[in-house]
Amino acid sequence: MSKSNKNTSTSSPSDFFIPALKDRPSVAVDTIIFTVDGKDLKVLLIKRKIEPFKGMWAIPGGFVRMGETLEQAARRELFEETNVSNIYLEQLYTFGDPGRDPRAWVVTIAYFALISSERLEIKADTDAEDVDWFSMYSLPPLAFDHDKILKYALERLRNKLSYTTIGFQLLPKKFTLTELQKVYEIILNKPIDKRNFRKKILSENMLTELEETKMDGVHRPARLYQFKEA
Amino acid sequence: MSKSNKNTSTSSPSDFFIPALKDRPSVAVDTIIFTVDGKDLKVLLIKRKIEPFKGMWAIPGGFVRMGETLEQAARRELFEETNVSNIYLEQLYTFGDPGRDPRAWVVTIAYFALISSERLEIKADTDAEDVDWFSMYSLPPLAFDHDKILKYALERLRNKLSYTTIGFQLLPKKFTLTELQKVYEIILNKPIDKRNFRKKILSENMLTELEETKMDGVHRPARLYQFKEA
DNA sequence: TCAAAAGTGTTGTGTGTACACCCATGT
DNA sequence: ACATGGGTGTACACACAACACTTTTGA
Repeated sequence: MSKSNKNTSTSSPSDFFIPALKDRPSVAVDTIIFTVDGKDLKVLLIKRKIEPFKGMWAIPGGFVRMGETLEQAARRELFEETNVSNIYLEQLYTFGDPGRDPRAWVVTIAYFALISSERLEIKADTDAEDVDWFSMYSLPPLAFDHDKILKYALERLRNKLSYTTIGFQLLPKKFTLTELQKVYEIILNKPIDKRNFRKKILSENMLTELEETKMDGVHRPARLYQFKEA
Repeated sequence: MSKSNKNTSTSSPSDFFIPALKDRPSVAVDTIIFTVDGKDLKVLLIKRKIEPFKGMWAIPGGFVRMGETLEQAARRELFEETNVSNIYLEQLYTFGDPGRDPRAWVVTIAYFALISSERLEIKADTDAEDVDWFSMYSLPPLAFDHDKILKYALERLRNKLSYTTIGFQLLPKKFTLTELQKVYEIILNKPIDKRNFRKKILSENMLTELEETKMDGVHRPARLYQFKEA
């Protein structure tokens, strides 16, 4: 084993010559925007006003413009939808099957974003009929292959939750351990033992315990925590 | 929180109108082809015969053709390089920064493939000066952003090794536990305890113990195993 | 004093890690 | 009989899971 027996490799036309303009796909980014609103994991969708899939709901997205990176394109779209910048964003997967968009050949790089509902509420209003939040656990009929994309995004979110600290991205700067636990329970869709959860989270040493507490009912106030930077 | 205050979303031009032909990137797939040859983790690279980066080594790849899926394009390129089909292949990440290819705007979906050196040796010959295997631990200067891509691929390979069964993809159908252990050691680049490794692998119940043994030296023959299907 | 959520420890079980010797073979 | 790699078990540390009661507050 040391060399290939095909010299079609670098010398193949596909490697040398950039495809003719007419043979190029359009390249889009779609961003799955997740938030947790206290009881539910929600995703932002947009109602399509034109064919194909007119009237169905779709993941927000748009075409990448010349001169921008894929992530910049995703952040631009994200800002257009939510008016919020500086959001957790990560590339998910690229979908490019021919025929996934009946109009044309479109390759979509899917990203997913996590945003705290607190940051959203400031900006949200009601003048757009065509944009709404849906529970991940009861989705409307979706355009294109967007059901597949959302399913994949949820899977990735659940996996990452268990071995990273992205959960904090869905909460305000200061939060209680119960709030954090609820985020985990909502995303994983199962109850978690309170003592074990606290033990584990605190043992990771990722949180700063604050002096402040939060009082939101007729009961003992809850200690506030903050995510440790760097 | 319930609706966005921007209606630039679906009604924005970027969502409705497919970009003009001249504003579309070319879309390529690059495939990192890994193999383990007994002592080393190797990757297949191609020497560039033209500018840019003439004379430097690059990950094999090519442009996606109309009508094929991204994975089909990757498998086609893979077959052109190795003459082998039916290989483990998984999408890695998409790289699309403007300027990563100085000629033009090229968005590349990177895949990575695992192939057993046994399958390769059958096909390999020496007539192509421009294709060769390199140790991941001593790479030549690479074209484009290919060093970044390879680094990312190695990271992914190492992670996947610990929570999936992809290691078997790098071995022949029948293999000894020592051979499997060497694959792990080479990829993770650290020694592994023999007894612990065997205990763990066998406890996963993924292997069928065969009656056959393998004799390749002046010592006790090694039992052969096979990966359990489905 | 009551309701409601915050907060707190111990025990068992399973998993990862460290470590050393005998076995089967060909020469 | 010896050199070479194949093959095996036990003890400790640590992580995860199950489980119930006391504390603080406002009404």
